Amino acid sequence: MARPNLRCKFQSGKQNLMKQYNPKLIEGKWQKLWAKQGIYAARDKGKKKFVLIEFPYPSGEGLHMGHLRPYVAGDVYSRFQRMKGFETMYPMGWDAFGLPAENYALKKGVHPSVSTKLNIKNAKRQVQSWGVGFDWSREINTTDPEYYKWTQWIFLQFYKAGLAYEAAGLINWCPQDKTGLANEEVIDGKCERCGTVVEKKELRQWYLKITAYAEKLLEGLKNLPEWPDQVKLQQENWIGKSEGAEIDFPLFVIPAAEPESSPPQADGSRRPKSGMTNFLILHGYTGSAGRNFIPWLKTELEKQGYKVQTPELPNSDDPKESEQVDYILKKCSIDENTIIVGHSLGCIVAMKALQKYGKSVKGLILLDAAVDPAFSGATPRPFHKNFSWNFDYERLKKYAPARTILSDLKEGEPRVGYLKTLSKKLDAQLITGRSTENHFTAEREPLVLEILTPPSIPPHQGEGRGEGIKIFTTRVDTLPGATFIVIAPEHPLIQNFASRISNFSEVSKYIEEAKKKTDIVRSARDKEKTGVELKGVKVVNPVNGEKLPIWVADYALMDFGTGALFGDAHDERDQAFAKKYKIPLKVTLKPANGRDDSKIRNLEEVFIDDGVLYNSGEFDGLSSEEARKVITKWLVDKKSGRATVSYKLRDWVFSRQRYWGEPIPIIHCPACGIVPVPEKDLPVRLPNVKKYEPTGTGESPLAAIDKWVKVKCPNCKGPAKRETNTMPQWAGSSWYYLRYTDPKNKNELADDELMKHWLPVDVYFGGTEHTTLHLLYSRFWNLFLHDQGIVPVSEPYTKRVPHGIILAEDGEKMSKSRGNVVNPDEIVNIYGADTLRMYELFLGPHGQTVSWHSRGIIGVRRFLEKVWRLASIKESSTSRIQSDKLESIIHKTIKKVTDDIENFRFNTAVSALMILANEMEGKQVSKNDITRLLKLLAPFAPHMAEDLWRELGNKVSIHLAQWPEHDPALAKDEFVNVAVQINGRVRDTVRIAVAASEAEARNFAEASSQVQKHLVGKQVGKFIYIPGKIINFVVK
RNA sequence: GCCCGGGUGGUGUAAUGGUAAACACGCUGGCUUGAGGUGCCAGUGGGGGAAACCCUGUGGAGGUUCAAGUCCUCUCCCGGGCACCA
Repeated sequence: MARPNLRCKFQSGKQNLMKQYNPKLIEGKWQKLWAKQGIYAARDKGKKKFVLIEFPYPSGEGLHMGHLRPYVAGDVYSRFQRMKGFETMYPMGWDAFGLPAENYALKKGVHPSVSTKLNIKNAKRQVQSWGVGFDWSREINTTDPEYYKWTQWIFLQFYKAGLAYEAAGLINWCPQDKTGLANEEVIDGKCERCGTVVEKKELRQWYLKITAYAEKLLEGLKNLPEWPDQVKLQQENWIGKSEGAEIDFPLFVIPAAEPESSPPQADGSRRPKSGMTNFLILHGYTGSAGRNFIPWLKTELEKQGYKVQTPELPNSDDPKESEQVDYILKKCSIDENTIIVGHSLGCIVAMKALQKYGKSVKGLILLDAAVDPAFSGATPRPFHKNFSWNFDYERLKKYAPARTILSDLKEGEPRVGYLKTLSKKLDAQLITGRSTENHFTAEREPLVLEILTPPSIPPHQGEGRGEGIKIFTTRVDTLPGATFIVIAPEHPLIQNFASRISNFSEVSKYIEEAKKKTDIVRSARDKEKTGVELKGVKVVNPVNGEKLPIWVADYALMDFGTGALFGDAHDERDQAFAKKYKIPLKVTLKPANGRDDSKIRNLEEVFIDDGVLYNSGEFDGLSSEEARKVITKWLVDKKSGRATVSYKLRDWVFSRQRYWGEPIPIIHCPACGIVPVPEKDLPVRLPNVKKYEPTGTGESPLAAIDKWVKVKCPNCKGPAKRETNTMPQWAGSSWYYLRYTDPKNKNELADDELMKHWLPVDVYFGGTEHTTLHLLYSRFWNLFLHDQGIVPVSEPYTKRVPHGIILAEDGEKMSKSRGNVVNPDEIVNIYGADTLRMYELFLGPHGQTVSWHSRGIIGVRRFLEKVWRLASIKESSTSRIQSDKLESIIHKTIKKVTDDIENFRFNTAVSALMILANEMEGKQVSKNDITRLLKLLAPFAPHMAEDLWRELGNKVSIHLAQWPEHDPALAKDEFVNVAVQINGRVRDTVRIAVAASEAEARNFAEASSQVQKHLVGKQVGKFIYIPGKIINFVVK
C-alpha cells in the first residue's frame, strides 16, 4: 500500500484540501460560538457532575501557569464527563476581597473596587482564550453585595450558635500588612501573604470557634475515601489530636509558719516565727480597722497561721499624710517578709510609708487606690489637700518586689483609668474583679483573700481542695517518674500566687524577657532551654505524694494543653532541662526487649519509647501501654485526673484591620453590648471611600468613617457603633461552591432542592497550599451549615485532586523578581491555546511539581499539525482496506484515554493520542477513524477538534457529541510478542497467540535458534509460562 | 526530631512483579527541497564488537522470587508538611 504523497496533494491546487493549521484563525471563532450558544451552561436536571476548581483572586498581574494547570485539568475532565452523558457543571467566579487585591490597589493608587473590576475583565479574557469551558451563567463574585450578604448571613448563624465570639488576646500581627492573622496564615513564623516576620499584638478580635469542630473535622476525613491520603494526613496533623490525661497536681505552699526544714511545735500549733510572711493592712479615709472586710480578712489570715497587723490610723476623718505615715513606722513592725496591703487612701499611706521605711519588704498590694486629684475626671475630696501624689516609683519597685493592684470594675472611669496608669508606673500586676459591694466595702471579700493567700493544699494524695496545677500529658505511664513541673511564663498561677513566691522578682524578670522574644526565637530548635524555679511553692505528684519543684520555662507553651507539663527522664527536652539546672531525674522505664539499659539508667541515653515500668511503686512491671490505662483509671478513681484530648488547632482569628473585606455585621451598643445586625438589614455594605490605607493601630480604616460607624442600636434605638473590622480573605471562599448551585437567589444562600441536586462537589481540583487553609475552613463552614440544617451534605467535596506547582525553566518558582515568569498569553500567541493546553498536561503527572521547558512544546504542536493533516485527507476516506491492526489500536486508545482521564493521568492520555496519530499516519484512514480520533482529542484540544469535526459536516458541537466506546474484544491482541528468557535473561521474542497452551508456547520458544544456543548442554529444571507475558526456562 | 512524597537516558518522563526507557524534546546520519524550514526514514543508557551478538544498567547495600524500577530490611540524597505539641 503506497503512502499518499502529501506534498502532491498540497500542490494539486485543490482548494481547502490542505489549509495550513493556524490556531489564530480557528480558536477565537469557536470560543465566540460556544459562548453564544451557551454549550457549557449546566441544566439543573439529569445525571450530574459538579466539577470545581479553586476560583482565583483577580490579581493585577493576570492569571499565570499556576492557574492554567488546574483549569485545563478540570476542563478536560468536565468536557469528558459531558460527552459521557453527564449534565456537567464547571463554574467559575472571583474571590476578589482580601489583602492581595487591596495591596495591589494601594500600589497603583486605584480604588480596589475599580482595579478589581479591571483585573476580573482581564482574567476572564485569559481563561476564555485558553478555551476553558466554564459555565459563565453561574459566575459569582465575592465582592458583590448580593453575594457577601450571604457571607454575612452565615457569620450571623455562627454568632447565634455561639461559635463567633469576640475576645481580647495576643494574636499574630503582620506589621507589613498591618492586620491580624489566623494561625493558618502564619507559615514558618511569617505572613503567608508578604513573608514579613509576624509579631504578637494584644488586640480585640473576632474568632470563629473552629475548635468546637476539631473532632468532626477529623472524623469527617474518614468518610472521604477519594481524597489523597497526603491531604487527609496534613489536615489531621494540623488538627493535631493527642489523647492523654489531664492530671491535677495539688499545690503545696510551703507553710510560712513552718519552713520545711523546721519541725512542728510540740503542741502542734503553728506559732508565728520570724521568716514567715506577715501582713500589714491599712484602712482608708473615714475607715477603721474594725470596719468592712478588714476584721474578716484578719481572722481568715490568722486561721492560716499568718501574723496580721491592722492598725487604727489616727484622724481617719481628716487624715494627714505625715501623721499617718509616722504612726505606722513607729507603731507597726515591718520586716522583709511583710506584705503591705492598702485599701483606698490606705494605699497612698502604704506607698508613702514604704518610701520612708527605705528597706525591702515582701510585697505591696493596693486595693482600689484613691485617685490622684490631678488625674482627669477625678472629683476633689477633702483629704486631697493633705496628701501629695508624688511617688518615687523606682524606689517603690526596688523595695517591693511583688506589686499587685486590685481594681473594681464597678468603679467609674477615672478610678479605673488611674489604676491602669499607676500599675504601669509601678510595673504592677493589675487584677480587675468585682467585689460583692462597691469599692471593697463588703463584710467579706473573697477575692482579696484569694489574692493575699493563694490556697494552701495539704500534701495528701488527692485530698486537696481540687485546686492546683492541671497538667496534660500523653505519657501517663511516665507519671511516677515525674521529678519537676514546668509551667509557661504566661501561666496564671504565677500571678495568682505572687505573694507566695519568695523569688518573685527573679521570676518576673524571666517572664518579661520571655515576652520580648518572638515566636521564632522562642521556638528555635537548638536554643538552650532556660527557666527559673518558683521558690516557696511545690506541687504534689498524685500517684506517689512526692513534692515536686515548679519551674517556669518558655519551652512550656501556654497555647498547648494546659500550659504546664511534668518533667521526667523519658523525654529529651525534660532531661536536657533537668541536667542544665541539676534537677534530679528518676528513670522509671526500661526497654521491653531486654536490651542493656545501663546507659538509660545512667542517663547517658534518653529512652523515650514505650517500655516496662519500674521504680514506679504499685505500677511496676506494667508495659507503657497498660500503664497508661491503669494509671489513668487510678487517677479517675482518686478524682485526681481524667482522660482528655488535646488539639493543636486554634480558634480562627476572624477579623482583619483592613478595608477591602466583608464588614462584620455586628453593632456595639453601650447599653445592650454586642448586637447582631438584623438579617433584614443585610448586607452591611462596604462604604465607598477615598482613603482606605491600613492604619496600623489595630483599628480598621472603617473606624474613621463616622457616617458609616454611627448607627442606631437595633435593640434599644440608642446611639451605637458598627463593628469596623472586616472578614479575612477566606470568608467568601468558604461557601462559594454552594452559591454556584443557585447563584442568583435573592432569598436564601441557595435553594434547598438545587443544593440537594448538585451537592456534593464530585471533583475538586486545587493546590496543596490550601490544605490547611481554604480546604479546612470550607469543610468547617459546610459541617456547621449542615448541622444547622441549611446544607444537605456534611462533606462538601467527594474527591480532591491536588496538582503540583509549575516551576520556571530554571527549576525555581516563577516570580517577577527572578524574571523567569512564563506568560501563558505569550504561549497562546505563538503556538495556540490547544498546544499550550496539551503541552502543559504532557509535562508530567498532574500531581507532580514540574518545570516548564519551552523546548519541548514544539512536539505537541507537531502532533496537532499531524492530526490536522490526517483529518484533511478526504478522498482516501471513502474506501479503506480494513486494517485489523489499526482498528485494534483505536480501541486500545479509547480504553487508555478513557481510563487515564478518569484517573487524572493526563500526560499518558496525551501520549496515547500521539501513538494513535503516529499509527494512522501513512495508513488509509476512514472518516469513522478520524471521527473517533477527534472525539478523543476534543477534551484536550477543543478548538481543533471542533474545527475538524465541523469540516466533516457535523452541525452540532463535538463537545456535545457522545464519547466513543471501546470494544473489549478488539482492544485486546490475539497475537503478541512474548519474551523468552533463560534464567531470567531475555534471549529472544516469539510471536504467539495469547491463547496458546503451555506446550505450544514451549514448542515455539524451543524452535528459536537463539534459545537453542543457550539451552545447549543445560538441564531445564523449571518452565515458566505466563500467557501473553513471559516464557522462562530455568536451567542448570 | 516526627510524618508524608520522590530519586529511572543529555532533558521532561513511561512501565497490573513479566522484553526498562513507551511518548516527546534534543542530538547524529539520510531522504525530500533551489535554499531555509516543515515533513519523512534510521539511530541514540553505558561498555565491548566489523557484525551477529555479549556484558552491564532504574541513588547505595542486602534480601524475597523462576523473574524486582516495582515487594521487604537498612542506608544516602532531594522535595513537602508539622515542629520545644508535653
